[in-house]
Amino acid sequence: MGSNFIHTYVSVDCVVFGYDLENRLNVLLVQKHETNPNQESQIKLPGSLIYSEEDVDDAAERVLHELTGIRKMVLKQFKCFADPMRASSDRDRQWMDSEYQHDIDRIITVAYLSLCKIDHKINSSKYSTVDWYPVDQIPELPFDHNKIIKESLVEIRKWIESDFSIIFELLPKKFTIRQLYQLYTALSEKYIDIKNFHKKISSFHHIIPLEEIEKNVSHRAARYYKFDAKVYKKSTSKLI
Amino acid sequence: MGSNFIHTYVSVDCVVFGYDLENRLNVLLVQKHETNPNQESQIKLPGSLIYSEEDVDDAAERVLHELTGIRKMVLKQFKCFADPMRASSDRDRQWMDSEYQHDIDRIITVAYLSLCKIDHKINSSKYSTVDWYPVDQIPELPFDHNKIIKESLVEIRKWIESDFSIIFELLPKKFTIRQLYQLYTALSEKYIDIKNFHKKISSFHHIIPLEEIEKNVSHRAARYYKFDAKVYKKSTSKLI
DNA sequence: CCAAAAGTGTTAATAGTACACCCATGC
DNA sequence: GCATGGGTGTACTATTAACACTTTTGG
Repeated sequence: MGSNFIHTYVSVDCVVFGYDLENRLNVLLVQKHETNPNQESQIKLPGSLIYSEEDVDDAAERVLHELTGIRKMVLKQFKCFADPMRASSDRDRQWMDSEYQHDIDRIITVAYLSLCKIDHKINSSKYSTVDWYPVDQIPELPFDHNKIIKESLVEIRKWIESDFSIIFELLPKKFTIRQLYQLYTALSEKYIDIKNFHKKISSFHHIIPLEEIEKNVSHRAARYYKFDAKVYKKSTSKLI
Repeated sequence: MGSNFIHTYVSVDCVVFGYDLENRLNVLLVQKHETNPNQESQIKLPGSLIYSEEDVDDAAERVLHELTGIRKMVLKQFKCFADPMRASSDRDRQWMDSEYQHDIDRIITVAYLSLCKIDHKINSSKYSTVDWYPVDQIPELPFDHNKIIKESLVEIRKWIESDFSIIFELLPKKFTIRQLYQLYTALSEKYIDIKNFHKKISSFHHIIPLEEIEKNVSHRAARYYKFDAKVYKKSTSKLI
């Protein structure tokens, strides 16, 4: 018995979101340093097979570190993708053969979600090219990576709904209430009046007004605010 | 290269919840028909390795059907468990050797959550023994099954928070408002006054009063209600 | 009659919504 | 001055919370 059971490789793939100045969600996609010159360079999600003594969470952390140079990024496992046909195209099969140099019948992947301030310096030790792509301009990707990104969008909305404070991982350290508002409305289905949003935000003790205000804007300059995670953790206030 | 990467087996495990008359959450645990008489029979979560042409979702559906005889149970993938030490005890290793008759270095499992009316007939084609265990009386289980159950409790709470209607999968077809109330308060952190709960529930068009009422109770008999999924889907009402 | 829970009604507090109005800045 | 957005105030509405009161049933 057992021959029907699958002996497979397991990978992790990370969907890292950033939020740009044009009010769009972006995803980090990579191209590898090519060790094999015959291998076609391909844009894809950052990921890796897991090592034999490695947990999937650790593998995802490793991938993120190799990708950005940053330690301690927020991270959330969201789904295992295991469709037997997920790597069935000729191109995907060729890529696997050349990447791992022996026959792989099937790879199952565990997808992770992560968030990154888009102005943070990216310092990859593994990838030659790492770029932000707006979610509505993602090219065709190998395997089921397009599907993974699609489902990750649903997931990030749920995440923000259940823990509003992670939204600040996407914003610069200092931000205006309008920036927070636009990100929030982009990620949440429900409409909220910006004036009421303003009032609500300023009632929170963990969103702290700074002295600094905007410059060179053709309207009244907005104040910058910062998020204080310590005060937030102490407060029991339901957020938005 | 590639030798550091793990070539592993992948399984699914299902945590099936039921809700008993004593107001407790229960979990379905199983013992196998023993093909190998030397093998020790062990109480554990229902699960299976996945087949080579099978998606994990399909494997979980198969496990549930082999477990209960029921088709179309609600089902939710919630986490991949891949700690390298999850099957490191001697007993677990022996079980794997005897169950699969060849060396398995590691198994990664994808855990699923499911719900079942506790009075539903269980008709297992695979397991000799299938029993409900109250969640506070779960014995010591092999692998990381105790951990999986622990995390599934957090998950079922989130699930009900995000989609209240799945609570009716746990209740009998006809139920009193008190039953619904007790299940809801058992699963949700927040306290709610039972009288206000009553009022709220009776304002919903998808929770329909029946003619039938309780019998032989030493107080005013409560009316039975039923849940109408069709009306619920049409309504846009936010639930609780 | 009493205890226990069903079920309804009343009211106060809180939170959410709509929008008016003034402020500051660049062009 | 005007367009644009910042920021505050006010009034209205809906939801939630607290709890009194009546009803029904078994013992």
